[in-house]
Amino acid sequence: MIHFPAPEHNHGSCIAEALRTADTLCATKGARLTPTRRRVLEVVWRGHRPVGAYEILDVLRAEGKNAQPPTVYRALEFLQEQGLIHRIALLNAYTGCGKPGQSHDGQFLICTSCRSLAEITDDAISSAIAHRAKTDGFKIAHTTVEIEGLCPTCQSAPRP
Amino acid sequence: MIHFPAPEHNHGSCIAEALRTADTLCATKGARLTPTRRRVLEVVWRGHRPVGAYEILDVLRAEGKNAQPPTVYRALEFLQEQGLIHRIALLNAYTGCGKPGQSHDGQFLICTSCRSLAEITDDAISSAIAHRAKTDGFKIAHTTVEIEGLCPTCQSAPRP
DNA sequence: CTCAAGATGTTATGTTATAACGTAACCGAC
DNA sequence: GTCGGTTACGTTATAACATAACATCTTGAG
Repeated sequence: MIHFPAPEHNHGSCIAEALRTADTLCATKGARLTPTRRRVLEVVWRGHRPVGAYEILDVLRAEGKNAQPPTVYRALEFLQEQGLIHRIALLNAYTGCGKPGQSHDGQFLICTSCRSLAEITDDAISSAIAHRAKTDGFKIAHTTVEIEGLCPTCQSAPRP
Repeated sequence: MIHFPAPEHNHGSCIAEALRTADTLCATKGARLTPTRRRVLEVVWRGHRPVGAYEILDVLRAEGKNAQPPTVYRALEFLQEQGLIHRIALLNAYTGCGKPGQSHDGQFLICTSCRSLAEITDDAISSAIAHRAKTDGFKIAHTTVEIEGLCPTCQSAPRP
């Protein structure tokens, strides 16, 4: 199973598909994917690496939007509520959700060398966490699993 | 196994023990647990809830130390290197390590109601993560597992 | 004692996120 | 169509978290 996409993959279609899915999903739920929100989602999907809020802000401003931080944070909040993006706590950054539609917590592999990121969905991890919480009488609302290290590519071609 | 300590437990002895352990550990390694570093560790251990860097700063200043942010962050960095504290990414806050000495990644249960925190060490979770990383050819450097929800106490006595 | 490494002081600034309040757009009820 | 509530957005300001850069002091090995 490939998690870290090849550098040369057709990313345009990734973005297009993500946006199409988002349109459908929001239409179904009656949520309003406004132009600003849609544009923010598009920027988040620009690459397979997390994007900071102020980076998004810069993009909007470069387009003459005169946006302020709350503009971006509100859009990000909406997109998270809709399950379209995830926040990466370790990086204070945001990334497109690979499996939107079903509300779920993300699990992430973060390469500290090339800064790329892969979302995984591992049932063994999830159920180990669920089991432990149950044992302790803890009622889970949300889980954060973020794994830092070296992706396969960076292990074989280490940086100088 | 009790993870969330009872409110009335003798916390003074928790702190005392943590400091004693830290003294021993640093002495063994030849690391210098200077007065500032030791004081910061003490403040981190004040309660079973994570403490923010600027909260620590306020405490130092209240003692007439005229400290600046770097003072605190340097101490926190040192304490993390020695495995005496953990950083909670979700909260941008710090907590005393329950099992100092052996370098390890923390796993945390965070109560969103009373803001208390419990460190756990669950081998099933760890090995599920290790297994998955191996499958994907990912070399782990560090893992973050932070579980938000309601602790047993807050489930039975919910806030108004 | 001296020097080099390590620790701390100090100033300034960078980065991430939210509070608070006003305005505009949307949309169903009438 | 227009009223009125809800939702989204604009705007200003500031809170909260973190580090860069350089000066000074402390400490301990030789």
